Amino acid sequence: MASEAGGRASREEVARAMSPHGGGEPDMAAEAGGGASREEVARAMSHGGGEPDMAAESSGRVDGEKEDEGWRSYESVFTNQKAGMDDVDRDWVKKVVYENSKNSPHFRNEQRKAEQATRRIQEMLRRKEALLSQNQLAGYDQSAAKLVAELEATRDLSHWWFHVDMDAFYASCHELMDPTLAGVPMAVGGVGMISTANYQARKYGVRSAMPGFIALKLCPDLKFCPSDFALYKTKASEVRAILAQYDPNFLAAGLDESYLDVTSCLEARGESPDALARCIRDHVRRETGLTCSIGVACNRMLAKICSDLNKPNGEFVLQRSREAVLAFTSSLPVRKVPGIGKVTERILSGLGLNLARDLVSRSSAGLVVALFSEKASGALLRAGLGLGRSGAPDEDAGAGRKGISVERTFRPLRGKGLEAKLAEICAKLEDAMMDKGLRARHITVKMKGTDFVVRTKSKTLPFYTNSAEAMLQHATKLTSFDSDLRLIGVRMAGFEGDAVEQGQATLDSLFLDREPEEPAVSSVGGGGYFCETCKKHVAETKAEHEDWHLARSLQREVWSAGGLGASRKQAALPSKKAKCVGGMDLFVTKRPRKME
DNA sequence: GCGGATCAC
DNA sequence: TATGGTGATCCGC
Ligand SMILES: Nc1ccn([C@H]2C[C@H](O)[C@@H](COP(=O)(O)OP(=O)(O)OP(=O)(O)O)O2)c(=O)n1
Ligand SMILES: [Mg+2]
Ligand SMILES: [Mg+2]
Repeated sequence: MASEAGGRASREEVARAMSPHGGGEPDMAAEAGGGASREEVARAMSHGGGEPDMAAESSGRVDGEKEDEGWRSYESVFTNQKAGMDDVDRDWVKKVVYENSKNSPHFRNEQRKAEQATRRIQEMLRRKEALLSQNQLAGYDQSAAKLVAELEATRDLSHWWFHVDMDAFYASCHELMDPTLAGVPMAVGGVGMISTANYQARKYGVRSAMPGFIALKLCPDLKFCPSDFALYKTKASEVRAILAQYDPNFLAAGLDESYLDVTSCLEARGESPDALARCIRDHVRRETGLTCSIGVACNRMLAKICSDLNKPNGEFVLQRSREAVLAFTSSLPVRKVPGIGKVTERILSGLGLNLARDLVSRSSAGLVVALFSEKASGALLRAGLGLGRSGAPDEDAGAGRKGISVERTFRPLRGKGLEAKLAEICAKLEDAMMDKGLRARHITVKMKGTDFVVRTKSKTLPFYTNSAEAMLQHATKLTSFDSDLRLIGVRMAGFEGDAVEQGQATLDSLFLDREPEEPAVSSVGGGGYFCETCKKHVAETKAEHEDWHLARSLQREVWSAGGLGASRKQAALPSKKAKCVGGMDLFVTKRPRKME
């Protein structure tokens, strides 16, 4: 996606049932031939030839021919629940995706990863059995009970949080520019990859991160819009300007979603959360022409889950009581919890934990604590209790970006051709880093082979840099040029002035090497000088060169004052302090923990 | 400090 | 024919 820095999110939805508030207007969804018919199945799946390839049901198989049932077990990311997918024939989608993927290197790599996850799950189950057979779970049950009690004591029901998430954001932006698009199934991206799709296209199973050529099999009439980030950024700031009126300290998490603490706003207006959510949605739609959905709850995690329940153009209010929250997690599939993805869902499922509330049940909380790392189990228990961040975002944490990277996919290359790609990438990275006034010393090269296997190679430099030359020199040493790659990328992290380095700053400055000086290239006359930001010798005079830096910055965005030399530039507050912090928690990675 | 894996948009 | 780009975190070693 775009520059906006970290944020979490996930869509997915819980049983749409319980919702007290439905989407507003009748809206889209109405006409536009819903879904695809059975007969289209064969067409979508037949490669080239005109074989009948009859639908699965047809029992009259010809002689020894065996039906390929592989699709049943192919759980691609495209078949899980997602806003706009209720009426989709999931088995049909699964089958079409499978049939159009199965012989590709990409597919084989997915299979490899899935098998790896399976091994991990089995290892976990093995450890569970070991614990059971040795009757060691009792101790964990006890410590889990204590942990749960401690967590429960932190429950904070005093805030009202809104999570505002734009509907089919990129696609809606294009529909705004060309209203004729609004009536037809449309996706943003191209035959290679789709960023998102409007809700008409979603009826066919078309969705984010799906290759366009597969989407075309699902929906032959699908129209594509090439992406236009400038457009999305413009619309995003329009939306944020509105949201800031309801909470000047709102948190932006990516271009299309924000968290608002409206506790005091509600107080001041003497309004109900329902009414305010409605008001904000109307306001956004009136001024931008875009629809959004809002989730309302006492903390950010729950609000985020709720914003998906009545998408598109809807809202969901989770009442602010312990009972309501626990009832909610009791029917909440773990997959809906932000941070629990495909793999973690499989792991939990293997343990018989399917609903969030299961994670804290008397019978399994101990298991969670026993099998997962301290961080992971803490996060899982919190999810089960419906606890999340509800206070002001940490001033300190997530204060800024921690890395910056550029990567590109291309027709498989090696040798000289690959060297050229690497050079291009380093040039782009230099651009981006100079724009932001960043220099860093951890360099990582990312390589993806034609088999889609990803490898990274990294090292720490003895100096900070953002010069394309320096980065290229070291990236080259980290890269394998002797086999075909389909992607290469470079990431820089460990920024000058970052926390890790704060206390050490003076010491570092004494011990860190200087980047090897440039051979003082001729340059014209006498005018050149050594620019600290570029970390290289430039031909212009100092004044000229600094002007150039200035112009360069202004061209792209407005920066706050004080940007002398290499100091880190600050975005000139879009609305207030829209810090793009990932408000969630530290979920992710739940690996087997060392016993004891 | 490094490399792999997972997750989110 | 054909499966993206950016950023973050966590864990084991
Ligand atoms: N794998 C992804 C997921 C999303 N996006 C982009 C396109 C989306 O428009 C935008 C916002 O992501 P959402 O998950 O909020 O999805 P949408 O806004 O498109 O749809 P929804 O109505 O489900 O929120 O981010 C992307 O480029 N790649
Ligand atoms: Mg959205
Ligand atoms: Mg979103």
